[in-house]
Amino acid sequence: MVQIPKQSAPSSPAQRPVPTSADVARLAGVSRATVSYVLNNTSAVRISEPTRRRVHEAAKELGYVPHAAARSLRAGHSRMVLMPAPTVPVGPLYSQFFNELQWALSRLDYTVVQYGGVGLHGDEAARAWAELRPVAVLVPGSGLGPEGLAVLKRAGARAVVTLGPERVEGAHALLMDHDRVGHSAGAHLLARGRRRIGVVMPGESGLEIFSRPRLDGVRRALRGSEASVTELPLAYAEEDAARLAARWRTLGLDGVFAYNDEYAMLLMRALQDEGVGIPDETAVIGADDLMLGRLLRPRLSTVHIELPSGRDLAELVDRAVRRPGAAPETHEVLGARVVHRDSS
Amino acid sequence: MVQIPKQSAPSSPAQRPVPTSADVARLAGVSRATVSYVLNNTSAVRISEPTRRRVHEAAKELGYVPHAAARSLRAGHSRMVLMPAPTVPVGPLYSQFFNELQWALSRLDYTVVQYGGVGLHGDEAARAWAELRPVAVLVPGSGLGPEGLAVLKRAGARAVVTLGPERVEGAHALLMDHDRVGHSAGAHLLARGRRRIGVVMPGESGLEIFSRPRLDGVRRALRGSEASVTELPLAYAEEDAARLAARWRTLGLDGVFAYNDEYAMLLMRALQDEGVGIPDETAVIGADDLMLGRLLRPRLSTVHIELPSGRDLAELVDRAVRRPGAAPETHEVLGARVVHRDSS
DNA sequence: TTGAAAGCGCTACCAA
DNA sequence: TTGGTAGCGCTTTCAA
Repeated sequence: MVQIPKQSAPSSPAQRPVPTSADVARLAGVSRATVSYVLNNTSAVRISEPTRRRVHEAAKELGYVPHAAARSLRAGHSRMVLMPAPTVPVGPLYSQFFNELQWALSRLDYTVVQYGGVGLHGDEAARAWAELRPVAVLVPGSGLGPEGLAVLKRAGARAVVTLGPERVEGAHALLMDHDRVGHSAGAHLLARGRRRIGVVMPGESGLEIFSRPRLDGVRRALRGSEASVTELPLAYAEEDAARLAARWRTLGLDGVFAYNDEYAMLLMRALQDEGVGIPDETAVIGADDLMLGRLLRPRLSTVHIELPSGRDLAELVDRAVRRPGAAPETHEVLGARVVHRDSS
Repeated sequence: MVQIPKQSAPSSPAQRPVPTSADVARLAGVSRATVSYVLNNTSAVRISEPTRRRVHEAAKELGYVPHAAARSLRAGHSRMVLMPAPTVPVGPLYSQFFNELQWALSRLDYTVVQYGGVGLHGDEAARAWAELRPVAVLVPGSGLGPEGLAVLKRAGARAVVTLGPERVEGAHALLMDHDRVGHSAGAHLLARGRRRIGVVMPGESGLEIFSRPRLDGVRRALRGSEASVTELPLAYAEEDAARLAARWRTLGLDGVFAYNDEYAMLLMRALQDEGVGIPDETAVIGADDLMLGRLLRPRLSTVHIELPSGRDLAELVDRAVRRPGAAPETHEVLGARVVHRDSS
């Protein structure tokens, strides 16, 4: 790591206090009320053009910026949509989804804020979020329990939406059941005539939320067939992959769902180094449909995942905020379809 | 995209108002002051144990959560550290850095918030941030100008830190000059005996902040030598890479710096499909030292990039907050070193 | 067309 | 040990 050395310096004179609307009023020679009317373009009241100009000029001269906290305190509500920041590196899929969401919510005049909550868990996290009195909270994963939801609602959140595997009673839910991903992969391998199927389980913590349901999905796809499932713990490291590959033939697997494309790449490389034929000896399929899969040889089969559109989620949020009493909506939003290439 | 259908439902009875400290006081049979003392563990004042218990019970019963905006309004300052959310998908390097930073700041009792600012630019963005009255603002990239800085300072931000290629007068700066990355790559290729060197310039917008300085770095490394530089515009798409590879031999390049490992993988694949020998005919080097580079054949040479530690940045922030008048610190924090593998 | 003033929820000073 | 209360910056009702 690059070091940032400690450094000291003489302190400069105390900074000027932050200008308030009262300062603007004083400078413009009007009342604070008038300032508010002018700066907010209040339509219920007519302010003369010269006065408007004076106010605007005063505001600009002072560099006045309204105080969001004071405003929302007075208003009794905010337009803040809060979302916990992801703590695991997130792929291009999610990035795009989030950007879209954020853009759409901005258009609806909401302010989107990601709350950095490393170290906060469960209800503790919900309390921290509630302190900010967001008008809506979007919770990915499965970190929200009934108690957390209650806290948020009591704190005035008019819309709480979970994005994850299960719904919470009373909250809106965008169900993203990764079971489907595993199911697609499993069904595909089965259809390709594979019967002894491995499923990679990432060793990295935080991924169980995805890997567990994906495994279940594979199991579900194979139910009623004579095919079997073998769990394959695998850390995202070359040596671990090599170790797994070394004992590959003893496992006797003819197909493997590698959790996602990145793990698939790791595993494929190790298998190829070991001389295991892909797809003849073992078929490999990943998930996420990343570019890298297309660049591998053999080209990697994968499960393409569709997230909901950010615009749709933004509209759901807006609807819920406007009709807070409405019954929670639940939507299955995770699409999964196999992209068959050469590795399976 | 998966559609979320519109949906309607009858609205339920109006929700109870959000409980305030006055409600807690009423229920506990004490004053609001006492509630505040108890819930904040104010050490300057002793509250009897029975009273404490009554207050805590009342708070729990009502599900009371303090109102952060009211608190910081009263206090005259917040503990919020604001950072614009990245709009481009961000790699594991940055994710780790951010997590570390966030964790370290939490330990120092700051609240870290990422502000979703798609669509906001320059001073407009600075104004939006200023409305939240953050105690510190961390700005990656080069989006902050002198005017934006002034706005933030006037709004009471006690620390403004830029993380990018250049400093802004009056703000702390963590200089991350990607020139160094290009310089390392260029020097390496030169040392390997390459003289006609290509530099991939990603077609994706938003990446110029990195690609331009990296290119300059290569140029700088080659200055004084007889080596030449050729810019290679390349979109992150197979076809575009194939197109580039098809005319590769007419370019007569014997070395290429591929911007980063992902573009390197894309280009290498296209070159190999075209029958171009790597590294004999053309040496390839990427950047970022991603896992995928180790999985390629030949293994990808790369420039390993070191970001500052999140802990150090957190300490810089804390220092600056505590001594707001101190002279801005500037640190060169981007480390770059070549990891030589088989592709160069 | 403009101003005076109340009050959002909270904390901290001063008094009891 | 506890309570009364002023006031943070803002909007909005009511009066002038």
